[in-house]
Amino acid sequence: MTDDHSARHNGKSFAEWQKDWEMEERYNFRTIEHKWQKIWEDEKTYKVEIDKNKEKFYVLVEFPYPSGAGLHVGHPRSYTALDVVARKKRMQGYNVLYPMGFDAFGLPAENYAIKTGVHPAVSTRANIENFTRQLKSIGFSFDWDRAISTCDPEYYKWTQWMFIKFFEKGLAYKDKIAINWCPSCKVGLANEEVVNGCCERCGAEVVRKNKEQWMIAITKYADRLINDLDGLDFIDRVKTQQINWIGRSEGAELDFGLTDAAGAPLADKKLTVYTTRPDTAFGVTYMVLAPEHKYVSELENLFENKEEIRAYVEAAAKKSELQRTMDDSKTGVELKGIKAKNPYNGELIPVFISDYVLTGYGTGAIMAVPAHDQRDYDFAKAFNLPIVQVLEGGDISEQAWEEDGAHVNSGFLNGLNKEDGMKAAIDYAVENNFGRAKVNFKLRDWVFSRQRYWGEPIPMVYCEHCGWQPVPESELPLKLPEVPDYLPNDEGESPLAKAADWVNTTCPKCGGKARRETDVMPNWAGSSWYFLRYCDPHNDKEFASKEALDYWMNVDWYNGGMEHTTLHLLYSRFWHKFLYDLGLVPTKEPYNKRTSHGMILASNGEKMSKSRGNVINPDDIVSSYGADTFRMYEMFIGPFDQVAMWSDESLMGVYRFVNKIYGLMKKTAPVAPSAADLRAMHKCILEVSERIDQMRFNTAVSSLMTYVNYLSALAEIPEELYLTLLKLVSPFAPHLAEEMWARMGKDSLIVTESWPVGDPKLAEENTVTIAVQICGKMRGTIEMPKDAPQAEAEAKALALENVVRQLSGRPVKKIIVVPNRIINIVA
RNA sequence: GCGCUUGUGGCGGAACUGGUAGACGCUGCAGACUUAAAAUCUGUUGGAGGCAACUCCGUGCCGGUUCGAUUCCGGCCUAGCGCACCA
Repeated sequence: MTDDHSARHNGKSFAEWQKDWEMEERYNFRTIEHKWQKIWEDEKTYKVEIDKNKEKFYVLVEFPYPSGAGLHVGHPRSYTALDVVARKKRMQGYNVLYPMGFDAFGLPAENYAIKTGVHPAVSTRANIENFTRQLKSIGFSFDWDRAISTCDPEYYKWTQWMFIKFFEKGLAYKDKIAINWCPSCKVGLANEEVVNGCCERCGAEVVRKNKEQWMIAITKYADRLINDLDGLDFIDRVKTQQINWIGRSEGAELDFGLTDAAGAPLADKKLTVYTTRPDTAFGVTYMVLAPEHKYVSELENLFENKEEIRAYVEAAAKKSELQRTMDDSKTGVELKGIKAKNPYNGELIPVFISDYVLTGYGTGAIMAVPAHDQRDYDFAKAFNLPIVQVLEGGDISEQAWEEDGAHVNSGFLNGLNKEDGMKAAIDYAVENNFGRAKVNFKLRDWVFSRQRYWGEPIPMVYCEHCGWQPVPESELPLKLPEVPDYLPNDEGESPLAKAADWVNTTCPKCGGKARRETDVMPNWAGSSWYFLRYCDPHNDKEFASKEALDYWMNVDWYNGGMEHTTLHLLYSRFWHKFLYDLGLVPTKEPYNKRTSHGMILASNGEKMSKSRGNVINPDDIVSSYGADTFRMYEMFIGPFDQVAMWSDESLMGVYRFVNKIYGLMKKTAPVAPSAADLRAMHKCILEVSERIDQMRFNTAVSSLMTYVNYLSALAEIPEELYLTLLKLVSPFAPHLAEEMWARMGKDSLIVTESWPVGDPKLAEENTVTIAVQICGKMRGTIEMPKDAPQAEAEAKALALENVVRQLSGRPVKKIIVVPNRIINIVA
């Protein structure tokens, strides 16, 4: 803290300021904003420490990827909104943690390096500096001492440490799975790097390729990720989107025996399928395997049409993801030489392969019930297979009947409804030892390997003798090595494979020759636990101390984009639960409340993008109108959770409003407020407080405008009214509020002042305007003292000239009264 | 196809648990100040009719519940986002 507080008001008295007014035509936001940003920085105004005497409040916004383009106007929308929340909470006496950092690993820096040769660490550092400068220029109340960056070895040391925990607990494993492969870039792509089935970078169509990948078993947590949403204050669409994404379904696994063409059973060969409708098993007329199913190669010797099958499998593998999902016509090949035996009715049915069956879901094989599944129906029609109706309803000659109906043609299930049929079918399967109830999820395990450079090295070593071994904790962080270039090689190996000195190492277990893993982690890794690091960012012994976690966790309010709902938000909830299971964090969920902001579009409703040339740079707005106007406008632009369109005209309106607040000071005077003055003030306090809590920032600003309009109309503004205005404005326009607070002769910082408390009694009007309706149609209004006797109000309403004319002698049937609001005469 | 969200003046948007639709801001129009313009200030601004008092219409469309519906219910339509052959 500086000792000379008078520096804040430049040593001038209030009277001197008022005299100087004529000199200052217009509010000089540049000087004012620089001045206060420097004071906040010098005094570390927003630095927080654990203080057990105060209740904590942890406000979090998603940290940005520091791109070369800098901030766009979308970022500050949520940063400002939560800054408003943080500032208000601080003034309400909470110990507020509002941190910021950088999600700094990622593709753009690496692509930039491939193009220019500039090391990603260098360009990233420059970008972080630029972002920091921009964020500071907008006046956010972040505790900059806690800033972190995921690409900092001191940070990713712990990301790697946690990966090893996943490995130790058996949740990180290596598996050969089909990944998205760009044949032109010769690189594996993450799902999020595939746009409409094409490579995001070069536009080539993406194909599937089997590759060994590190996987993390998020599916083990699927049930808990759904169930634990229950107690959380997340906006509904986030909850439903996560639930749909996890995609829990209940059904059964059924084993179908396999036979050769003559019907002789193949020993030990069972075809297991997953179905949500085991009760329709009497309608099964054929089976389908995914082309990648293990039996396709395992049983090859039995097939009579080997060539045809091989050709189909190859074609399916070559098919792009795009072709495979877009093309809903059904193709396939029968596996001639084998049959399946339906365990419910003993029928022998043909077995096909087709790419409409997915390898990653269920068992990669289905029992086809063409009468009651449209996809099976289409396939049956294409291959001329029988269609047996087992549920009543619909017209099977036209299309599949996918609704419910009583069971028919179904042996012991006949006549049962869906619920009873399901139970009977599963019971029968269990008794006869060919099936079991089974819950399935759409959620897949998390593909955790990227054949890239700019990410956290996966801290694993492969030894011929000992298999995969984690790097010892004492060797963490395992730092990224220098490489000659950042391009992946022809086998699709990560650029790290080129750093031979780094790759060749010794086995931590046996000391023999070993090779390091050369894939790196996805950029979702570092962001999965960053909110924990903010609690204790400089700790070099632990990722965060127990004391810090106990005090600061959970995040009380977390805001971020809807696009992260099924990625970052889900991953981080999972990651946190894993740490909870290890006893490393105190809570089973990380975030108490989750909200989401809408995007900001260009004024014509288009997305802002470099190629369209319609991007608005916050720097320009800040330098032309000031940070306070920019912040206030971003809050006023529209409902926070919905898309909004940028408008220069509306920005001007807010600029005028901010100037008005500045200009009002010269009308302040040491006079006592009237009852009407207090009413306006308390109304504003109540509205602004409530609307900030409810995330309705646009109407909070409206309330401030209404109050300012009231003050403008006064000849003299009682000081109390203006000082209260400054406090209410301070979360939105902190620089101006501090400046005017100082000019009003205050030595304190307004951020350390207490938030005003509204008194509903004082905010109440003492006369009310009551609408008078006849049969619900407005016919006039009457002025009454608040809570006047009902009879008086009714009499006055009935006496209204227009009411008498409209009624024209009709008898009044009844009168409905809503006290202080409405008198509705039913005639 | 499935899930979610949205639809209100010339524009962005208000309206609490069903109770005076259009707060607040922008734009437009008229006026004040100015030699003039900018800036600022004042008034006005959903549509139609009327000198006026007032009246009629009006919250995507059709219907329903209600004394009363932007709000609740049923059925459609539009736009946006997400997922997508999930058995």
